Amino acid sequence: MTGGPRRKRDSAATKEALLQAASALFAERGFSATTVRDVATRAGVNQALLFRYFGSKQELFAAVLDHNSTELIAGQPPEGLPRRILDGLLSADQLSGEEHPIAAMLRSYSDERAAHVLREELGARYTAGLAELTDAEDAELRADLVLAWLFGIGMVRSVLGKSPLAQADPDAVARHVTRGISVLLERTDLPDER
Amino acid sequence: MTGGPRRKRDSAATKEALLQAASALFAERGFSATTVRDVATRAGVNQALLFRYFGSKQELFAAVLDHNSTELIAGQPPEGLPRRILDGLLSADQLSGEEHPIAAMLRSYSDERAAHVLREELGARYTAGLAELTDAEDAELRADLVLAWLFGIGMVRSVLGKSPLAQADPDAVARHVTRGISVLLERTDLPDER
DNA sequence: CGAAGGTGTAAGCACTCGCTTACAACTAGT
DNA sequence: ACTAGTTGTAAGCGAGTGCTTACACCTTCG
Repeated sequence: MTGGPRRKRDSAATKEALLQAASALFAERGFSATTVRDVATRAGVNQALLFRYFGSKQELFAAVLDHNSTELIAGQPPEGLPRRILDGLLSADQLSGEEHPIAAMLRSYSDERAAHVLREELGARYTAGLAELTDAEDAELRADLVLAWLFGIGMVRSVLGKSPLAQADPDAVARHVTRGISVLLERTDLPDER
Repeated sequence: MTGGPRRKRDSAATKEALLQAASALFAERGFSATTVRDVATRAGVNQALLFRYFGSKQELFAAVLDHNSTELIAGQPPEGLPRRILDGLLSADQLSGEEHPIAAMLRSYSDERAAHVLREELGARYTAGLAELTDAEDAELRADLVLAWLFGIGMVRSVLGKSPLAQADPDAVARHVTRGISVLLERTDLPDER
């Protein structure tokens, strides 16, 4: 998996390898089921280095979330955000290997240390992005409800693997969800104004 | 907390005490963060008895889910099910103590042993109940999407505790969700039939 | 009564966890 | 070449995990 013969005395590369390994493992198993020994082994690195560079397992998790959500959100138009999350969630599961970055959140939120990191990350990035999609007064609440739905779908489909949702055609799911979201984001707080 | 002076040699009462303690702790902390020692201590019982009566931690979890979902679903009309779940989720959090039975699922699903128990329990009971609320062809898929939304809300609000959803007025949330659900359950697979 | 079996308890086994420590190996500056 | 500082490693600490075992207690029935 690693190209070179053996990495030697390159702190930047070591840090990056740890970050990559941690990202994959947190997405596959979640925060608490991932051990620092696993991460270090997957990165081909001694586990003591993990603590040298990241301080603790929790800080490593925060670094992974920050890295990944920057990739998914920053520099992309917010209109496509729900669809981008949904597509990732609907395609990444089932078949092997690659896990959506959001899977790391879905599998980790029930650990209090991970949840603390998540609250900040989600509020600052995802809710803020989704709230731009409506001009209703309670935009942020609606954004949270959208986020909750997407997360719930990821939870039931990708993590729990429950049928029929887990086996359903991605297009069919996307059609239902897109319709639901647009209804949810429609302005209703001013009942009749026209 | 326990009324009597000391329970003595009553296997049925011991089993019930373990079930109650486990139900509360699984809801508060989830499957993997709950230890068998905690359960036994809370029940006022030696932990070896837990294994005598339930065999393993996983079987204890299954027994708790079965016990609780019977209470929530059986003998109740399915029309009220989404609302009943939602109300529980929206009221139980925040203030102290009492946790919704569903919280045990929300906090446990990312553990593979718990997930296995959950898939069966959810499919057989919750999805089946919700699917009765629509006559669309893909009733069960829609039911799963409703379930996913309710679970997502519970996850973001009650477990994660993320604002603004966690602090939002229950009625406001219920209004949004009820509207979304009814749209989601409307028949759309036959585009124009009237 | 006295054996039998259900019920409760203390102790501990074998293992894993996050994290630390003591030390070796390498590189860079002078 | 010699020192100083950075990078890497092996070993292990202390705490906690699910689960088991050996044994004491109490009740019941022949």
